[in-house]
Amino acid sequence: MATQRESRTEPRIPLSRERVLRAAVKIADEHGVGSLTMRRIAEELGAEAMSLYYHVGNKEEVLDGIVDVIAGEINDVVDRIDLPSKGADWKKAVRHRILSAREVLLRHPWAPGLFETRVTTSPEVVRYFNALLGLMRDGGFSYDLGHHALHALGSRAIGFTQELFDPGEGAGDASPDLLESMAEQLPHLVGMMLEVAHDDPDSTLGWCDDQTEFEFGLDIILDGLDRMRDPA
Amino acid sequence: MATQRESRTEPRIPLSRERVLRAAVKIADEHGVGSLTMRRIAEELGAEAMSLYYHVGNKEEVLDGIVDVIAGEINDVVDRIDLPSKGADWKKAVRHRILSAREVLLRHPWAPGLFETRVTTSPEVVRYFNALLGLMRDGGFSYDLGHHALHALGSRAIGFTQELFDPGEGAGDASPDLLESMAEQLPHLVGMMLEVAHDDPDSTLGWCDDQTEFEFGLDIILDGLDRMRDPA
DNA sequence: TAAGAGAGTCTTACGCCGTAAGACTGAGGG
DNA sequence: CCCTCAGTCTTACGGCGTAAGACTCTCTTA
Repeated sequence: MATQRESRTEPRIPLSRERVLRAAVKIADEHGVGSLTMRRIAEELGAEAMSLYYHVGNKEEVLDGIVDVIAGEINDVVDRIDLPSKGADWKKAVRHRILSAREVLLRHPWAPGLFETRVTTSPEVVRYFNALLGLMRDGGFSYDLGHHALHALGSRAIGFTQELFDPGEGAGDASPDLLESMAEQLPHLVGMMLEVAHDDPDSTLGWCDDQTEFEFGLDIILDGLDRMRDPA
Repeated sequence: MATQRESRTEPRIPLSRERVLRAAVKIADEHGVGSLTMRRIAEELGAEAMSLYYHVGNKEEVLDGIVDVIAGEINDVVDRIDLPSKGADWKKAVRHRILSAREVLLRHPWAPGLFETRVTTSPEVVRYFNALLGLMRDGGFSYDLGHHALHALGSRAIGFTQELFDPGEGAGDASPDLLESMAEQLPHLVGMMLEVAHDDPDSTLGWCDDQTEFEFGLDIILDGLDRMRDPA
């Protein structure tokens, strides 16, 4: 009986699929994708968890949705790029597009991991790949080579790689004694770590995706493709 | 009071970290990594969930553990390879090693996805990379180039790529009408799909990792690296 | 042989999670 | 004035990882 009307200072903005997704992205940005729960999203919106289900089918749809949101953000950025891509220019255009996509992902470090778990393909991602393929076509790629190219680039096409192993990890803080004992088992890696101590904790996507190494690998692939295309 | 002694036909094999991990791998192989729960593992072993915690710290440790088991299986296979790797032979040796690793992963399709979520590096994975780097050293790689090479290969070094988008998806079963309507929005992708209908549902790792495309991308990278090494 | 000490296992319970079922509410139309 | 119904909330269920601590063997030593 005493259910006093909740203070009407807040006129209650109605929920919507878009508000749900934006709240989800905000939580992922601030607390990581691991703390993304239906209850948490609802809390962010001042609502109850079950109310979200009127606007999204289930949590999987939320995850698909925020991937699409991020891919849309990427498209917003790369669509503004206006660079020639005819003939030999294709490489510069593709490279720039990919590195721009990467910049967006650097603002959402949780996104790459999520991208890779999606089994349905986001429309915005498809749109991104279509445009990228268009640049390659301008550069003289056959459909067949373009197809190979997309596979060869893999997730690099949209700006990230997820590596299994960071050869530089702890190169700085490992004690010489520890290194020596490791050297017996892992001579090559220890030798490498001693020589190339790359301590660039910034510009990291995922847990060991370094900008320099990203561009190195990208350029190997782009150069390889360039040799195979039909010069226009 | 009536707690009859459980039929002693089964002498009860004691649990162990190894038995826990082997059971976990079995469940992942048979039902996917998604249905891997502590209770399910215990059931597989005829024990209770909490009993597992005497042998492993927590579930995360189980996941780390089975990654290590699979990487160990890979090492068992590739350690048996005996191929020259001096000078120009490095490429054949590395290529063979990587494709052998891939064969192991093809038997555990859930593994790549799990590999990519691990934040701690499995000792067996480290051992694998050390050996791979050794082959490159034999081929005349500086530590610096070897370092770049491991980054450039990324997960490809251990036999898989996880792609974001399968350009060939539904190329076979899409209706002409649908394709035509898509063609307006996605001219390049539709053009490509019409030309390269690659329906190879076998030999797939993850959800769209095709053997042919894997080797194509791998060879681009290996060839690129070959041009940069110091010929011995 | 009896007592004590661990190692290993199990019971119980807690607080999360996603979400099914269905009750409520409030604005707009007859 | 009441009905409709889109949108929201309440309640509840089963499953998850795992904390706390009770139990049960087996082995050691007296």
